[in-house]
Amino acid sequence: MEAKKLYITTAIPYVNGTPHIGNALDYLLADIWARYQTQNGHQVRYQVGTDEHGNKIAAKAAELGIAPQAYTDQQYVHFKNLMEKVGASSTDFIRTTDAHHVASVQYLWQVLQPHIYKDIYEGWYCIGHEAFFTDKEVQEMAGVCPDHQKPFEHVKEENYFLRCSDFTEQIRTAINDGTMEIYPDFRKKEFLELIKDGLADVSISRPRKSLSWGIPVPNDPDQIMYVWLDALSNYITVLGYPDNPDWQNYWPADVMVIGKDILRFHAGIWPAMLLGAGLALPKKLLVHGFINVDGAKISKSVGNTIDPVEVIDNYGLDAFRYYFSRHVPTLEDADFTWEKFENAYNNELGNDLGNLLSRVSSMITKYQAGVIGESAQTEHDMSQYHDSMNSLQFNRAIDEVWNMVRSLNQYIDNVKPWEVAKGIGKDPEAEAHLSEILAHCAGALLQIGDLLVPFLPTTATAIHAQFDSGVVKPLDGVLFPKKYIHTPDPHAAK
RNA sequence: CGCGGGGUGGAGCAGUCCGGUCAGCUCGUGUGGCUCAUAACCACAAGGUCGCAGGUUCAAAUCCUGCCCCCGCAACCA
Repeated sequence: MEAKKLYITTAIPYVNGTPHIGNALDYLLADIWARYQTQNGHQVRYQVGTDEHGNKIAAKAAELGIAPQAYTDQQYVHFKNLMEKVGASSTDFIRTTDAHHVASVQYLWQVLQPHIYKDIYEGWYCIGHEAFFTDKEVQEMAGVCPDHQKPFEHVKEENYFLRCSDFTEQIRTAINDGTMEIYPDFRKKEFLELIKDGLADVSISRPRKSLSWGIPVPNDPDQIMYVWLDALSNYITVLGYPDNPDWQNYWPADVMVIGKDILRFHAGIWPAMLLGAGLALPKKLLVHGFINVDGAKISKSVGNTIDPVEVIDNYGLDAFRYYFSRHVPTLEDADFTWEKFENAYNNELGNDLGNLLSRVSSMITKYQAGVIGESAQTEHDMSQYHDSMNSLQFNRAIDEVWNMVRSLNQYIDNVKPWEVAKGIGKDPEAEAHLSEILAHCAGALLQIGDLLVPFLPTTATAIHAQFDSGVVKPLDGVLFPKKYIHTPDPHAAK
């Protein structure tokens, strides 16, 4: 297969806050794809980063009595830690305060000049949202933002606007003909519906007096760029745009991973920016859903947040990756409960896979002094797995791996190696037969290990280490030991 | 009539495009088997008016009509 240069991106979180499970999901999905493509011999660039400009950052920094940059310097680390924690094999990390990014965005602005115009913006502004609201909305809320408990300010100011409306037709066509695919299909429909009256022009700057912490507009010292232009550009500036020509090897992105809440920006404003700058559109937008906890939306005020770090520290990295790749459907919303999580951990990882590895290792050790015999390699049909991976339905792909795990457990019970072992010494063919059976088991586990590389890298390595050399080492403990932190231990003494 | 998704055994889902081979899968529950293994694994069983009501058809979870309910978006708490 020809090695291709591929590029996958994740949304960059706003550093005003702590990382949450949704960020972790972004990194995980992108990572699964990146590892899968790398395994298939492609060269992958995988971008992550942090969004660090805006009034909320400035306000928070002022509250703490430090400079905005000092504040983001201490905040971005939390996100970087999370990426490492979930095992993200990212190749590029960007902060929107990076000098290169700042300069590149200013360059991009100039390229976009023909599609930028200045206009008066008049409306109601909420500092908490960093957004404008219509007269009607403000009336309904009686002039006070319910989320932030602050009155809306009436503002009349000069802003620069990006003429997204120039590109409505091109974008619609690209979405419809698959030049820029939106996965899943229902999100595509949702978005097309949203823009049926055309894309609205968007404000892309604000006067410095209203927005101090951001990238200055070139040639207009009084204006600062508004968040989206700054943040969205990261996907190309991180590649080196415009000065490092290598960016052209990786743009357009093959997959952009985003949450359903930001589809409109990534399918509307961002493509308009790209088209305006004469750049290609990304090939696919992978839109994932949200994670609910105990059936309810995650909310800090309700206090039902799930800390990905806690999950990983208690159960291990692969347990985390397993649950969020298999039990969280890639394209839809999902529910997390500790009970579901722990059941999946104990039953599926422990009993199905971990125990399978134990029983096979044990038999090879016990019956053959650890030596794995020769076996005709029977290739399991993997088309379902690969189809699912290619259509970005990772949960279905890993389901397929579990079908193999189950089949292998069934196989062992059918052929009963322990019975065959009893025949050694009596039946002249027993030894060869047993060797063949166990070699088949080891081979199947190795194959399972290969398929798990994108999902459970640690486990895949462990399986490989166990069988790869042809000699099984005595097991050093077990994979996925039982844990009963959130569910009752069924074997506990009464 | 704003837009979208969904309602299938106790739970979570597949199947719906192309009607029959469909009522399926995983978990849970029960019974049995086995002993290589993490009190695991394997087999079998119980359990469903496929949201409701009409219609089309020899035949509907699947197609048509109407209705009810849940969720999401619109409305950057992700």
